[in-house]
Amino acid sequence: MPERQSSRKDAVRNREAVLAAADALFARRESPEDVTMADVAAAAGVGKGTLFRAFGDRAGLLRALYEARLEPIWQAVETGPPPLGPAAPPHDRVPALLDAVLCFKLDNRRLALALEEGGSGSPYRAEHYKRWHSLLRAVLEQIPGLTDSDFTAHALLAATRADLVEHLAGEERVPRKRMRAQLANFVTGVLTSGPLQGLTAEE
Amino acid sequence: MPERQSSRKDAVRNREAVLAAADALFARRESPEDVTMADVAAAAGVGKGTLFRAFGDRAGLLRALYEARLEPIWQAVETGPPPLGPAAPPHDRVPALLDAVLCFKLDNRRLALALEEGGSGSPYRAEHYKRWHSLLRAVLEQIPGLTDSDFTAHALLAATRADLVEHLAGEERVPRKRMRAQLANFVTGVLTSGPLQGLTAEE
DNA sequence: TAGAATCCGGACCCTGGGTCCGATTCAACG
DNA sequence: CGTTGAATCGGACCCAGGGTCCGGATTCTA
Repeated sequence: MPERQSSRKDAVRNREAVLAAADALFARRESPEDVTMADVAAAAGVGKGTLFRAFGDRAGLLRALYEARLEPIWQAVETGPPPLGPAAPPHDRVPALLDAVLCFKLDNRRLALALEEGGSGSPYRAEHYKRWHSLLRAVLEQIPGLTDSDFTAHALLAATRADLVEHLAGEERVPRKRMRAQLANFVTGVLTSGPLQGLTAEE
Repeated sequence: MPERQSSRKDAVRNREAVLAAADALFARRESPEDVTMADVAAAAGVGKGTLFRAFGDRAGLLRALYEARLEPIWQAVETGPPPLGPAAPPHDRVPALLDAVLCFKLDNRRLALALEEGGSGSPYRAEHYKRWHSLLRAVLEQIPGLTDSDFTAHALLAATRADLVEHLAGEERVPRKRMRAQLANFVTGVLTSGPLQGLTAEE
């Protein structure tokens, strides 16, 4: 309910200011949980009341940031060219989708982390997760010989969880390239499993 | 550092009382985050000071509970009979290990949830995670034709994350049996992927 | 049983998300 | 422009909950 656009220009100006400030803070600070709402408000030159009226709560702010960043990727996925776009054959599109998710999380580590683990309930209730999941599920369903596409979609997405990505990139210093390769390898492994692929590959 | 055993009997009695009370509370309450430390202390008939001295902090308490529950499973894994024990061939052991993890999380949903998502840092720094991961990694390494066993171990374990399990079991009402089957299917899929399996299966 | 070491427990502190309401700014209208 | 009512601002305030402190009770040792 606090998602309404306001007609007043100070309101929209402040909204932008908050978004920008939060963005900067999450980029700068080490851990997402030591970016407090008070920090954001102060950095934006705005009172806490304004902040909370504009975004409802912390999760709302995170969501707004996240979705703004995600927007271009959704464009590419829904109306873009292959391999991300809908015209791509499932075998190519699934790895492309997961690679996109991975890259997104690599580019927005702190933010994704804050949104996925911040106490605001399980990430599986989030709208954007459902979106990815149902898309992935639908694409998987078009691959013959694959069962349980619902679970498979969950399991594949789980391999790109923000805290795992953060751990690999931050703690274990796995370079971006290698990580993408590993994920791609894993994904194609899942897609080309079972007796069907074995047979078709042989003939 | 507050993990030392005490020689005084009131200390150990209280420690047990706290453990039992916490166990009961986590089993009863809906969500793990509305079991507060004060609740636990009260339920155990103990002051908060006692509670914190015995376990250091909330994460310490969770860890103690978790590891107590995990103990028998580790027994089975390290010295038990196949398919969980070390004598099992890798192809059987990997699914068995993941199935054990899944069942454990199904049986201890609230607790696992509290430990994995509770703000106490990423779950990937936890000792028990490293233990599972390095074991799984080692077993995967014995499977010919599989590369990136480090990442693969992470990815497979990610499919058993507590909040995913909770979501599937709680929200989507997936029955235990079905979930185990889906995971098993997914795991064997990962194991039997690639050209090698196709070839050996054909000959 | 005295003395010291340890432990108990609940009052207390502090951080951080979220609310409230008087003051202020805005947009529409005369 | 000046007025006016409504929407917004912003920082003081509230509250929950994790974590600390220390006077007093309990337990071990000699």
